[in-house]
Amino acid sequence: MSNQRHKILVIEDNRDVRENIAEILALAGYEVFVAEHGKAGVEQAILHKPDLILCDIMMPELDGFGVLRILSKNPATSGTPFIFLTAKAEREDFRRGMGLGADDYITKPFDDVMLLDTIELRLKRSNRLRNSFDGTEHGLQQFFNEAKAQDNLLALADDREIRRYEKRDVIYAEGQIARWLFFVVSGKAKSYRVNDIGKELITKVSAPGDFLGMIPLLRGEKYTDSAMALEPCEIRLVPKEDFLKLVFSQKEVSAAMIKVLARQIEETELHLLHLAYDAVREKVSGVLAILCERYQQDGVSRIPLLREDLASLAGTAKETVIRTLSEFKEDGLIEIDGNDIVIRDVNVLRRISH
Amino acid sequence: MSNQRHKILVIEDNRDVRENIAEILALAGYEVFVAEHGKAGVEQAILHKPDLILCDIMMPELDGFGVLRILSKNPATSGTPFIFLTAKAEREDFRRGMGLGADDYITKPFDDVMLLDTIELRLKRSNRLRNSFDGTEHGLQQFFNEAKAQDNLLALADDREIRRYEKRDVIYAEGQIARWLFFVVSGKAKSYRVNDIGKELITKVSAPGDFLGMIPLLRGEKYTDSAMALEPCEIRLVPKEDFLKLVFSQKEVSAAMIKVLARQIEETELHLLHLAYDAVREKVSGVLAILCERYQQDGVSRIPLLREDLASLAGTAKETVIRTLSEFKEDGLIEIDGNDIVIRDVNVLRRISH
DNA sequence: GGTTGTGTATGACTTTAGTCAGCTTGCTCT
DNA sequence: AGAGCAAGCTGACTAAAGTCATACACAACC
Repeated sequence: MSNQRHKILVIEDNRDVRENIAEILALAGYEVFVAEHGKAGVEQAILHKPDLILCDIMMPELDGFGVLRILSKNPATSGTPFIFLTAKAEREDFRRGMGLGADDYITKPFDDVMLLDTIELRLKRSNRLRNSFDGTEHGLQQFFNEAKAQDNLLALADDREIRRYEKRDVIYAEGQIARWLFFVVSGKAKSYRVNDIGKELITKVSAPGDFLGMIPLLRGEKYTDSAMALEPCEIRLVPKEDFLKLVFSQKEVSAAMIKVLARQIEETELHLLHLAYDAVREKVSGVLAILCERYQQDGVSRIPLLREDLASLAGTAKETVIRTLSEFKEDGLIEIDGNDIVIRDVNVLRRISH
Repeated sequence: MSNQRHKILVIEDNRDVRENIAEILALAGYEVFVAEHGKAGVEQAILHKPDLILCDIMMPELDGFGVLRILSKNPATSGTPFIFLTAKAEREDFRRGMGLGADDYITKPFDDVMLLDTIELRLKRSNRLRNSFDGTEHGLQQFFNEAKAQDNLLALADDREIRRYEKRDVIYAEGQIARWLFFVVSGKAKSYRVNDIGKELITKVSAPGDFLGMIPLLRGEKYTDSAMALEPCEIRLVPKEDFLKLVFSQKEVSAAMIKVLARQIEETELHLLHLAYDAVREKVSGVLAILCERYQQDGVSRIPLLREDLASLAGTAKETVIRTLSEFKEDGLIEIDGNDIVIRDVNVLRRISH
């Protein structure tokens, strides 16, 4: 029985908090390891291969983010559920600013029940995950054509944990290590890159049904771009391992993925051409034409994006976008209702941008 | 024996020429079909599924390029060797302007021996091709890791027909149907896209060891970009079918391909960011830094590109590039020898472009 | 009901890079 | 040798878009 007990590692610099947690967990039947700072935590994690890690964010020497990053890189520990401990005041900041690199977070002070519930939930999820493979792998064998492969990819997102993001919440950020594939259930999100002087270029606006953060998973590296919710979003998290296993072990899925990527390369190159030589009028109309489809509803498109975001999409200054929009309004191409842009006829815009 | 005879279709509007060819081929033991214009040619090709097609370029109604395009789209005829008949005067133009969509071309007037030699060569090649799979497919089974998959991809180019291109020759052009994968043996080539007002953006400079024209093959469509030799090039032609079969039938190769594509997407997106917000100075230095690697030799890089091409790489006007180069020269970052740009220290350039 | 904050709009000015035209250099071809 | 041509370079001018400052609209909040 004793070797079936779950092992939990607690990394926390405050002695009282650390011992308190350790005590609770021990009473609840877990095997507990403790570390009083990040470095020790990493060592312990590698040594004991715990089933779950609780980790404070604010610590001297190596903070929680650093620990997560190091452990994510190590194949032996990258799949371990990771829960952040955060002071109440930090929480808001942390959610907004960093995206959730971890599986969950617990706000200090916490009560015992909440702590145990959260841990149990994560352990259960992680278990289900590990088992899900042996089950599905057989099921996959039946798919032999491409259409099915696509379905397969979509089915990957079924029945996963849903996480909710508020407007402007970070979904993932440049530099973080990729641990999940994100599937947009509702709402819209932007993927963007930031250059040295802080200017932002949006490379994609994702709508329900789209996947986010695929490339870094395929490359097995850190994110080189970031993603943020443009409006309240529901997003399913597919663990990296599930995605990779599906993509690389199934011939048909690999083939489908190759086509998806090839298509994306082509689109991105076309984007390059437009960014390089189009005048602002063309860039802005091109952006509107693309957004038009994504925001279509009952034959009318109502685009509620900030001018700032439009500018990042077009690769121009905010004021320039605003001026161009004013022109379009005067020409009767668009209407502006409140701050939203309303498009009645896309084709004229398409003609401008070619 | 009679059903082993090779079937050849001759499409040629000039009656004398047509009958002359038909006679020669019949004497040589081929089964000959004729068509007096493009449309009839397409019908005959679909009807008789010839082993090889000879086709005039200049014809009323549907010209040779049109016939090739239509037949390339049809899976039943897309693999058929296709030889153009061209008048002597046309030849130069044709090579330079169109790239070689066809397998070969014969210049009129031609002598019988040359005609028969060319046909035999093509039939032999096409045969070898069709057989090569059953042979290699077994051989492929032994490869089970990624490194080998990469080798596998490279091995694909071994022992293929080499075609030589002169400086500024078109390798493939936008709108043509993809029939080959190109592998650069020696020399350098550019891939580029042209916008509506004729401005050119170079997306890649390929050096020996690189493949060209992968994406349209994977997508199974027409080229959406073009490729041109920057200097005399030797390029191996890998038939589409061989490439696709390797990529899609071998799990390990698919996996390698996915990684290659994912990497390319990332690079292209980074390119986007630079094109969007960098000042010319940064763009030009970035371009030089990249070219520097490609043109390295004995620790010194000597870039013999036209200013026009540099401009297309950076996405700016030619004069602007020239001015920026003059600045760099004054600052001692580069030297200009003849028309070539000589780079001693790349790092300074890298620092400018970040 | 005023204060604060966020986002949009517009005006005045500056910077940047594109355009056009002309000049120079070196090479090829007769 | 000199005509013709392609490619590089330079100067003057122009157009385009970015920057900065400010005003305005509207919602949230005490």
